[in-house]
Order: sequence, then structure tokens, then C-alpha cells
Amino acid sequence: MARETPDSSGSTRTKNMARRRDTILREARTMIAESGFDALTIRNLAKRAGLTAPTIYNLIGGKSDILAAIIRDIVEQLQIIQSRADGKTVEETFAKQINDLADHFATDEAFYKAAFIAGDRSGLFEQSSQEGIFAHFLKQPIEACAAAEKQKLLRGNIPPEVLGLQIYGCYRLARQDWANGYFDLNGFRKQALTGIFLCLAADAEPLFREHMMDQLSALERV
Amino acid sequence: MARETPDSSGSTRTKNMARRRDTILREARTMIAESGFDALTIRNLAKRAGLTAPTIYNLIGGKSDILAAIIRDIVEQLQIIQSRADGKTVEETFAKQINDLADHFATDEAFYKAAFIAGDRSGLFEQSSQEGIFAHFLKQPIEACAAAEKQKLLRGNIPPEVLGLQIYGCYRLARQDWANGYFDLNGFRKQALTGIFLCLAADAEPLFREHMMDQLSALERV
DNA sequence: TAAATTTTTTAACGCTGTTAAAATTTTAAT
DNA sequence: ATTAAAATTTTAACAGCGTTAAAAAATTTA
Repeated sequence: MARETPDSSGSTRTKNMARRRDTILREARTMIAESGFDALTIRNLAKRAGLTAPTIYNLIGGKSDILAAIIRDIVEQLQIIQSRADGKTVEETFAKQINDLADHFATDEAFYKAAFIAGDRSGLFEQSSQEGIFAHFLKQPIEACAAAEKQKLLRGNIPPEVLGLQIYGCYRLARQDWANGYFDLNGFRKQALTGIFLCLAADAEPLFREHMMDQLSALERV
Repeated sequence: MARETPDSSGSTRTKNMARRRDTILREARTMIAESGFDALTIRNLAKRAGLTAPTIYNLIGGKSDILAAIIRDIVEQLQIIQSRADGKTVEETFAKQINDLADHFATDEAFYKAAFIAGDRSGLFEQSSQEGIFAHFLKQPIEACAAAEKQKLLRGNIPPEVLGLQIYGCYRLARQDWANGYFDLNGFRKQALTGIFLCLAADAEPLFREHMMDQLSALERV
């Protein structure tokens, strides 16, 4: 009998472990989407993945490690979405970004809700470290504000760092309120964009400020 | 022997139960302040209060009931603070309110941090019901914005309901970030007031807008 | 003082995350 | 191909959790 793969070391073993690891994370996502992060118990997860609890500890780790692995995936996807933010104007850039995020969340709303709640709860989005997730995602709105200032859309009375932080805060709060079930994804869109346009209006030059008011009125009418 | 209190029914019994209830809640607060809400276990709480677990269930209820009782107290205190908000101008009113809140949180910072996190986690601050905590606290900023519009400080291009909601959001986000340990109480002050002044600036008349810019600069220098 | 009522405790259930040790499976060497 | 070595999975267990029924103790009423 000819060997299927004449690999030098640990072919079937490594492959099986990788497959099992994927199964575990996939089932974990499903369970979280179905009944929230608190309903994710190691034993049930093991049963659904067709193995036993200690195997999960061996392949991935404890409950916090499972969450960390899932959040890592999400952050990667969010980074891709943020990198695609390229509207002509500042407000288009932000609007596209929020809409893309909402569309992305809509693909598995229950799962993303639970994941963000669990992530916040586990301190995975901490703001102190300069290399953390928070610091990374904050860069973009700051740069967008700086660019808007150069385009003479903003007066520059408020430093881009301050304005960008507030804008990012508007997105975070809307996301949290959505995740907590206070409103749906359309509410998230409206709430996030209202906050962002309001922040921009605070430092806007007259013409751009009127434009922001129009955008805000348009949002209200949704 | 003369009876101490010739009460008609259940004097010592009722009094003892009330005393025990207070002891339980007091110890619960201490435990939360010491090591967070997750470290609050019924058995440990019972031990510290000098009784057993089922008694807690009898006098107060389960873990969520304990939290609800504690949150009820906090909300009462916050309502008092909010009702004392009476500055001459809008921004003074908000500034006094934020500062009073920060001072109040400072009296037992660890406890309030844990309580807000637990409250958020338990859905006690839900936004849908018209009679809920959220709806109640939202009224004040909306009214303050409406008053500022009448004083011709705001242009009125943004409805007071929209502006007030955003302002309340700025406070909530700052509170959450503080509770999550992202910054200290001074950070809370700065973050909340920056957001609030920014919101006001978005709809401000020229003179008031410049005043807001000055306030923002002053905050940055802290 | 005795009976009735109410509160507290004892004891237990089913569940959780996690880990040591045993059993099994896969790899390497003869 | 067979056997020895290594690595992975499972069995079994620990300590802890929230919660509840039933027994014990305490208080009130008659």
C-alpha cells in the first residue's frame, strides 16, 4: 500500500489536531450566537465538537483562551473593514465605515453581539497599551480629522487627537448599546453616525457645518 | 418586668430581620469594593454576615436580587445629585453635575466601578422602557438643551432630544471607560466634559461656540 | 406554659472550570 | 512488520458555584 503523504514528521497527527481546533472554535461561535457567551460551557462545547473537555484545554485552553481566539478573528476582520474606508470626503469615509461594519455584524448578529460583550467584559479592548486593539483603531479617525483640517473642512480649533477620540467613542458607545440589545443595527447606524457628524460639526467651517446639519436631519428622517 | 416595646406584632423578629438584611447588603458592598462583583459569592457573603446562604435567599433573594437592591440605592443617590444640578449657564450645570458625580464615585471608587459594570451586565440600565432608569436620567440633559436654545446659546438646528441623547451618551461612555479601568476619575471628568462641550459646540451660536472652544482648551490643559 | 407560626439551618442537587493520571493513538526505530 | 517511544485523548476527580427542599430552631400567639 502506497502511503498517501510521505511527510517527514507528524502529518496525520498535526492535521487532525488542526481540524479539531477549527471544529472547536466553529462550534463555540455557533453556541455563542445561539445562547450567548455565558451559555458556552466547556463540557457542552466538547460534546458538540465530538470530544471531551480536557482536549479543549490541550488544543486551545480555558474559556478565556477560547474567547481570545474568537476575538482575534473578529479584530482581523474589523481591520480589513477599516482599511477599506476610502470615501471622497471625511463624512463619506466615516459613513462607509459604519455601514460596512453594520453589514458585517448583520451576517451573524447574535454572535457579534455576544462577542463584543464578552470582549469588553474580559478587558480585551483595553486602552492603555500603545500597541493594543484600541490604540490601533483610534489612529484612523484621528488621521481622518487631520486630513479634514487640511482640506479646510475643519477649523482646527480642536486637536485631531481630541476629535478623533470622541468620534471613536461615538462608534464604541453605539456598538455597546447595540450589543446590549438597546437598539437594532439600524439604531446602531443612526446612533453612531449622529454622534460622528455632531463631533465634526463642532469644529466645522461654516459651509461644512451646514452640510453636517443636513446629514443629521437626513439621519433623523430614517 | 416591663416590656421594652409593647408592639402589637413581631417586634424583635421584624427588627432582627431588618438588621440582618442591612448587614447582608453592607457586607455585599464591601466584598464588591474589595474584589469585584464576580468575587461576591453567596456562601462567603453569608459567612461574613454571620449567617447561612439560604437565609440570604429568604431575606433578599439570589445574586441578581442582591445586585438589584444595591443598584436601587445607587440610582437614588444619583437622582439626588442630578436634581442638585443648577448652574447659571448650561455648561456650568453639566460641569457641576459631572464633578458632583466624580466626587461621589470617589467616596468608594472600587465599589462604584464594580456596581456599574455589574449593572450594565445585568441589563438594569435598559433603554427601551419609558419609565426605566435610562429614560429618567435622559430627561435632564434634554431639558437643559431646550433651555439653552431659548437662551439663544444654541441655534436649534439640532433637536434637543438628539443633542441631549448624545450628551447623556458622552457621560455614559466616560463612566463605562472609567469603570472598566481605562482611566481614573480625573480621566472620567475630562472625557465626559470634553464630549459634552463638543456636543454643545456643534449647535452653538458663534459667541457660545467660542466659549465652548475655550472650555475645551482648558480641559486639555488639565 | 403549650401550640402555632415563622425564620434559620442542614443537607443535598446539578452545574461549572480545571487538572492529574490512565488509556489510547500515532510516530520513530529496529 | 514489530516493538519502543512519544504525544494526545479520555477517565475520574476536586473544589467551587447558585439554588432549593426538608429539618431544626426561634419567636409569636393563645
